Amino acid sequence: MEQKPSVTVDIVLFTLMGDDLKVLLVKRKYPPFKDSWAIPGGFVKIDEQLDEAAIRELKEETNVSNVYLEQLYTFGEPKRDPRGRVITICYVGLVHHENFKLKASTDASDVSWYSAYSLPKLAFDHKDIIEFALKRLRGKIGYSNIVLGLLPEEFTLSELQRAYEIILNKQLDKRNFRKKIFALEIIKEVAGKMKGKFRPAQVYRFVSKEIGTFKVEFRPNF
Amino acid sequence: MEQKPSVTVDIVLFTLMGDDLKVLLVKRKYPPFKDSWAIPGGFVKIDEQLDEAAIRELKEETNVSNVYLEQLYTFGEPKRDPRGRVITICYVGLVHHENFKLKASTDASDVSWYSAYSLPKLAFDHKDIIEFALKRLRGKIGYSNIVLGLLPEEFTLSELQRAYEIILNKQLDKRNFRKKIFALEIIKEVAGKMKGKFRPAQVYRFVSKEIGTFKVEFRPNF
DNA sequence: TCAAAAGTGTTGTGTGTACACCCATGT
DNA sequence: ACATGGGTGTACACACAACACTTTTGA
Repeated sequence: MEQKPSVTVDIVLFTLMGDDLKVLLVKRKYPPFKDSWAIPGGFVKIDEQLDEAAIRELKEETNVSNVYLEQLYTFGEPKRDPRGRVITICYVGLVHHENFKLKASTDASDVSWYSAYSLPKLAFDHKDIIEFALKRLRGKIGYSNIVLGLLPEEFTLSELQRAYEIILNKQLDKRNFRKKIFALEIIKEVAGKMKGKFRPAQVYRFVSKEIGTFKVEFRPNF
Repeated sequence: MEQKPSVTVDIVLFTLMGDDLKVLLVKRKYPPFKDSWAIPGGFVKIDEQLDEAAIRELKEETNVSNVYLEQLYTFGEPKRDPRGRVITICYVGLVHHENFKLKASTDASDVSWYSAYSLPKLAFDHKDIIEFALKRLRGKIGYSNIVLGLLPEEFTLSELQRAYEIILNKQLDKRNFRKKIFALEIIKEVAGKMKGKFRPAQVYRFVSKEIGTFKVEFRPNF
């Protein structure tokens, strides 16, 4: 029997904070790449579903739970890990930055959110992986309600639009944005206004709590 | 050190034959699923790129080479293989059904093309994998020149349209189809006419030999 | 001359895009 | 009263969808 590769899962977890798209990184406590930042992940157990492994690793390494996850791509370059052959099945995750407190595990000396638009030096091929994940997110935003993973249950149209703008890194026209979103019928008004310093805004929710693709294409070129 | 899963690659290879979309299957010579049909694939070697493994397995098991391949998805259900934990990284492949001769390897008692629209009973979770692959193909046909993997270098517009129709399983309007294809500027006329029994047809080629996505969306609802 | 596939335009409908002003509130 | 973000409509250009007849060839 020939030798087997090791198999890991790694997770690119996005969230929105302020006007920025953030990625969750952990600081490695042990070699290789000791003290470098990396995306969270770890070995798949022998009897564990791949997505369960991703959920478990996220929880263990960073204390983050309750996340939308989807499989991204499998990276298997023979030399991507100096310790030997490691094939990694990568996931994209989305959360509304919220209730949980980040907490570094025993494997990590630190955990933190970093801007997806200005990343530190990263371990392994993790930079490529994050770029791949960002492409996926940008792609799917155009034909699915995937943003719901990044927003709270209730939100205003301006918040929704800001989410699109941050992810696409592009300004959108307010009137056209609203017209399209309504035409897609993916959100609905709920009673109540969001109060801020200025005029209160109508509150909305997604019609569905599940992430799925539209029947109708939506490519915002506003 | 905990026990490691095994890692395989499997390939869903499509081709067009007559008016049908075909998938390449091999008949298993050994248990588990002895005498069932399955998609070609096998174990990844310890120092081998994933896509090289896919190319190698295709060649070894079926004698098919010179194929467009892209990674599809990784299936890792702990019980998907009765022998133990096997994680499989699946690929979609496209070929123009052409020069090579199918040839069963030592592991397979037979190799054959089957209609993607009426498959036999398949080993493991291979039915799910093929359905997944077909969805990918249908999706990508709308925003990439991926059909070029299924066609010869030179072809007529009717052949191109038939390829779309077979994959989408839907009739398209000839005039609208031509208008859109020309607008996309992905094919160019070449000198020469294709002669058949009837009126000869203009011959075309793809502008690019590489598969890539359009700048412009193309969703044929003709 | 007939059978079969190749080739060709127009019109109505809907969607994308550009663009500017008034409204409601808290300070 | 003013600063700030919330909220609204219209016109033009372009893409999509529906639709039928003529042309070219081999047999």
